[in-house]
Amino acid sequence: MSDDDHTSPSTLLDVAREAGVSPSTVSRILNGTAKVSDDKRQAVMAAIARTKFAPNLMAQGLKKGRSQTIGIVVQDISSPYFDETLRGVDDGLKGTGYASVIVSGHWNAEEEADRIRLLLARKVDGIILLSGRMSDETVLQFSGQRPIVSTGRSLNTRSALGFKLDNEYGAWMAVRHLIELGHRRIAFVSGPANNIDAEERAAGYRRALFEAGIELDPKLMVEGNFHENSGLLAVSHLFDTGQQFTAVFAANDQSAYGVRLCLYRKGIRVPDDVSLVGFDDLPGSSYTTPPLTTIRQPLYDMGLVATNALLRLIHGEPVQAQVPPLELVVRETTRRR
Amino acid sequence: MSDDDHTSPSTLLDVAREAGVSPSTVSRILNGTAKVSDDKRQAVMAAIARTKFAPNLMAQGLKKGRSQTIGIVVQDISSPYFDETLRGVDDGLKGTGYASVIVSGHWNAEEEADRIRLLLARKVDGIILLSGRMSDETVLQFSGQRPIVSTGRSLNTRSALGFKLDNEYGAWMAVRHLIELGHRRIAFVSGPANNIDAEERAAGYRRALFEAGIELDPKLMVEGNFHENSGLLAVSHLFDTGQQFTAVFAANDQSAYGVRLCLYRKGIRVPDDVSLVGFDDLPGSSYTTPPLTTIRQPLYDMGLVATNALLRLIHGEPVQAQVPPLELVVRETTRRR
DNA sequence: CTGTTAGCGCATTCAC
DNA sequence: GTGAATGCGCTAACAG
Repeated sequence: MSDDDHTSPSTLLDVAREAGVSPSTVSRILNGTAKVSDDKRQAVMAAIARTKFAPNLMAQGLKKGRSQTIGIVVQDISSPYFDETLRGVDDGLKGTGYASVIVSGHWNAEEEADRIRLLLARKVDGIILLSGRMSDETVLQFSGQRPIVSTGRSLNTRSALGFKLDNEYGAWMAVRHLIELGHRRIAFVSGPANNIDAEERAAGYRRALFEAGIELDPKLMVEGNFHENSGLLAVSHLFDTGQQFTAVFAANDQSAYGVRLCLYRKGIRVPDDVSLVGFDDLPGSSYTTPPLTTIRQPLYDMGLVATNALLRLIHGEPVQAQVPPLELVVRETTRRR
Repeated sequence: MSDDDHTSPSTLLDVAREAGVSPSTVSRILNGTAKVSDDKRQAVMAAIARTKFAPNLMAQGLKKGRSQTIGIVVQDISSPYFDETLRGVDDGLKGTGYASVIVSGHWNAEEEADRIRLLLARKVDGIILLSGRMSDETVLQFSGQRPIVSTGRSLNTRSALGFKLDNEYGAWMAVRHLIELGHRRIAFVSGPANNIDAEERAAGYRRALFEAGIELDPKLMVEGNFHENSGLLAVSHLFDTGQQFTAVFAANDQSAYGVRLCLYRKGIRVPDDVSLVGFDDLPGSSYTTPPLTTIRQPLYDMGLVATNALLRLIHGEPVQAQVPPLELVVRETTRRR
C-alpha cells in the first residue's frame, strides 16, 4: 500500500541498463536525434515507463547550455496590471516545454539590473522585461548575453525587441471623449514623475485640451503615483483648494478607483455630477460601481506576443511584434454634461 | 564605446587561471567551505571582478542536486487572491538565493499533478501548493521526492506541511455580523460545488442562521463559482424568482463584486437597501464603492509563512506554521436594518 | 591551507 | 544503427 519510493530518481543510465542498450541509444530515442531499431525502441520505452524515468533538466541544461527556462521581470507581482500580462505569457509558454521564473524589479532601475543578472546566472534562455525604468542601452547590453523582449520600448535588433503602445494617443482619446460629452473643466490625476508612460499620457491630455481650444489650468493637474490612494488624495486636494471640475481623467485605472472612492465620500455622484475615465482597463474595471470608462490596453496580448517573439528570438528566427492598439471603452462613468 | 562582449561567460576555471590558483580554491572562497590565505583570496576576488564571473547555477545544481529554486503551484495566475499570496512568497524568498518558478493548476487535479511532476523534473528544492483540488494522499506521495507545504490542508509530516484557516468560522462571523445588524432574510452566493473551502463557508452560513433560530430558506442559497460574473447572475436569479432579502453574503470578494454590480443595476442601494459581506479581503476591496465589509484572510502572511516553512523543511529543520486567524473587517456595505 | 582527481546526468562526437 | 568515450561547470573527497 504505502509506496515508499525513497529511491533516488532513475537516470538515463538506469534506463539503458534496464533496457539492455547503451545510454546513447536512450538519449537518441528521447531526442529523436537518430534512427533506432524498433525493438530497441520498444525496450527503451518500456524501461522508461518501468523506472518512471524523467530527464534531469539541470543535467540537460548544463550539457546544452540551455535551461528551457525564460526569465520574466515584472515591477510588482500582485499588481493586476502585470498579472494580466503574465497570463498572456503563461499561455504563450503552454506546451513549449519552457517554464518561467518571475522576478520583480519594483520600479527600480538598479534592482531590475540585479534581477536580470540573477536570471542570467541561472542561464535563462531569454528574458521578458515588462515596463521598468532601465535605460534602453542597458537592455541592449544585456541582450548580448540572452535575447530580450520588452514592453514599453522601441527596440529592434537581432537579439532585442521592444514594442510600445501609443500612450499619448490613448490619453488623447480619453480626454477627447470627455470633451465631446461637453466637459471643459477636466481634472487630471497624473502618474509619477520620471515615468515615461505617465509623461506621454500627460502630453495626450494637454494636446486634447489644446486642440479643443480649452485653456490648460495647471491647478487641475495633480500628481499621482498610479496607486489607488494617490487618486483619492489627488481629488481630495482638488476639493481642498476649491477647484471646479465636471470630469476627471486618471492616468491609470488604479488611481481612478481612488478617485471614485473620494467622490463617493464627498457624496458626488458618478457620472451624474462628475464623469471619470481611467486608463488600462484592468479586469476589475468592468465591475466597479459604476463600471469604469477607460482606455483599454491589450495586456493579455502583450504578454502573449512578447512570449512568442522571445521564443522566435531564442530560435534565431526573425520577429515582428504586433499588438492590438489602445481603444476607448465607454462604460458607465461618463455622461453628457 | 560598444561593448561587444560576445565572449562566452567566464567559468570558475577561467577565474582560477586568471588568479593563478586551483579551481577548488576559487570554489572554496565562493562557498566559504574552508579557510583560504588572504593573498590568494585577494587575487581571486580581483580575478572574479575582472572576468565578471558569475557561477553557473545549472552546473552547481547538477553537482549538488539542488537547484536553488522552489516551485509554486497556483490555480490561476492573475487572480488577486493568489497574487497577494505570491507577494508574501516573494518577500519570503528575498535574500535567500532561491528563485521560484510559478505554474498554474487551473483548479484541476490532474493538471496540478502534471505541473508538479514538471517541477520535480526541474529539480526544484521544494514546492508550495496554494489551494488546489489534489487529494492529500497525492500530496503526501509527492512529498517523498521534495518537501511540500500547502495552504488549505492539514498536514504535518517530516516533508509535508499544510495549514488551513477556519472557513466555517469565517463565514459564521460574516453572517453573525449581519444577524446582529437585524437582518433575517440573508441570501448566500456560494462557491463552486466540490470545493472544500466553499463547502465550509456554506456550513458557517447555516450554523449562524441555525444558532439565531432563523429557518434556512434554500431559495436564498444560490451557487456561484467564486468569479465576479457568478455573483451578478446569482442575485439576478434571486430577483427573477421573486425572493425577498435584506442582505447577501458572498462566499468570496470577487463574487461580492458581481453582487454589487447587479444591485447597482437594479437601482438598489448598498448598504441602505441591502447589506453585503464578502470573504477574502482582496486588496481591491477597500476601494469598491462603497468599501466592502468582508472576512479578512491573511493572504500575504500565508505566502510568507509557507515560504519560511518550506525553507526550513528543505534544510531539515522542524517547522510549525502559524498564521493570523480570519477576522471580520467592517467597512461600509453593511448597516443596521 | 591547497592542488589533484573524480564524478553529478546527459548529449554528442567518434568509431565500428 | 549503435556503443564507447568525452566534457558541459562545478564541488567534494582525497592527498599532500
